[in-house]
Amino acid sequence: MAFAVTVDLVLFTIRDDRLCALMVRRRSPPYRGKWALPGGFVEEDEGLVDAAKRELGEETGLDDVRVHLEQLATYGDPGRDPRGRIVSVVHLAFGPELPEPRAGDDAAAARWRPVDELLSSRLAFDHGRILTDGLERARAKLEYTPLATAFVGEDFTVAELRHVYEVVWGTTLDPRNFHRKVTGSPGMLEPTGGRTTRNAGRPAQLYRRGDATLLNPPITRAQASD
Amino acid sequence: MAFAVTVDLVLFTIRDDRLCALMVRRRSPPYRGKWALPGGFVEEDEGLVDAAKRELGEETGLDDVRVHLEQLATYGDPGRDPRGRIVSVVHLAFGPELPEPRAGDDAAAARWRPVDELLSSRLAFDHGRILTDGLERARAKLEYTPLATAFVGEDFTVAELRHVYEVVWGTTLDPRNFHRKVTGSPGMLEPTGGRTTRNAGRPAQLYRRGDATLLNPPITRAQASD
DNA sequence: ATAATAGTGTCTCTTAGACAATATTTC
DNA sequence: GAAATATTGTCTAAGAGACACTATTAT
Repeated sequence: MAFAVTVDLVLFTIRDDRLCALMVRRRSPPYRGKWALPGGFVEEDEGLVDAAKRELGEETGLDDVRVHLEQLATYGDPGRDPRGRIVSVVHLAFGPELPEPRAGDDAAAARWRPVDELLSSRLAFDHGRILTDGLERARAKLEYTPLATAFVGEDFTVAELRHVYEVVWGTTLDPRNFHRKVTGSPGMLEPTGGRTTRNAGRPAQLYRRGDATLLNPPITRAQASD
Repeated sequence: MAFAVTVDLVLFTIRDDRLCALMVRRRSPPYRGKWALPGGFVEEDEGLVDAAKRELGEETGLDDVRVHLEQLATYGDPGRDPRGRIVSVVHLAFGPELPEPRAGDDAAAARWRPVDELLSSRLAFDHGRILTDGLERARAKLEYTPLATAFVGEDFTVAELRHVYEVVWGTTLDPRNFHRKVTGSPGMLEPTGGRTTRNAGRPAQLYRRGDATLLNPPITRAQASD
């Protein structure tokens, strides 16, 4: 009745207009050569969230102020890892565009991989299922929380935020209706006063994340066209 | 790096117009005399869900066809149990009104306790926090899933279903608007054709749970008056 | 000027919530 | 009939989505 406990990480970011997850390539059996979620054993006297933060730091060099982190679920069926009984407390993390990770120390190459490609390939262990669960959680939370702000920089435009929704949901949103909804959702956005000219066209207002934790009214998903 | 893994249960039901949880009274230290969530160790070669079902059966004699069961979250900070490092995978369950449980074998008295009383008292371990998390999850899921049907019998009336919402949310709902919403939510209810006269007044139609897993449109919480 | 992007206004349709009215039972 | 509960209908206000229009920049 003694179990090994690990913390694995589903870490999402947006790169090149695609939703990507950080994955490591296994270089020893089982599942040698397959992609797996980053993770590791929880240490003695280490909390679960602390372990997740440590993993996050080891993989990306980022601390958790820039990255939203929450528990996803725990996977612990016997047989999910042929080496023994391993209970995995999986955490879900969202970050702005991050640099390509340095090749890991113990693990093999760590890389950002597009989620759609991952889901149509075979991953190590039960990580395909975990990734699916994480994706669904992310999609749902965009609707009723300001989670999308975790994918962009500290100061961002409404268009950048809309882009997050479009990429994660895989839909197209009307820029005008989206603008009205998102600026009308109290506590979601805080204008910084600044403007930007990152692209051509009229400069956009810059915003910061507001202090709301729940969106009311929500940004509904059915708005999709396409 | 070897951890003990338990499965604890937040089991909700409605008794006497109150939301109640099944609790056991500890009869040995630590937290002797305090109320705690029912639970136990996961066995070798036993899945997490299987362990939760086994616990449920041991405590209530019910199998899981009559009870909705889902994973809530995992609590595993060091120090949460003075006896050692214990990682607890907590499951959330909802059932119709159940008989008073037989006094447990190993544990002390098992009893249904009103949730509001529990939350204003000191529970064993971190179970107060866990109960709070479970309550919030239950309240949220009433909005967008047919979860309320798990609290009533197999055949039920709209009024019985409304009562579930009122008790769990602690609000009052307009019977007329509620009726329109719930019967208009596709896939939530299936008319059985039967009628009932459990109370005075005009007999009510009987329904069964439909096959929807997501409510669209949802039964919104802000409808509350009072 | 033209292209490009940002932001506002307007219209229609659906839904939420307040509340009136009707239906069907028990006592 | 009176009381109680079930069910339907009506009205108003708010939000969603379609889409025209104006604003401000680069080239």
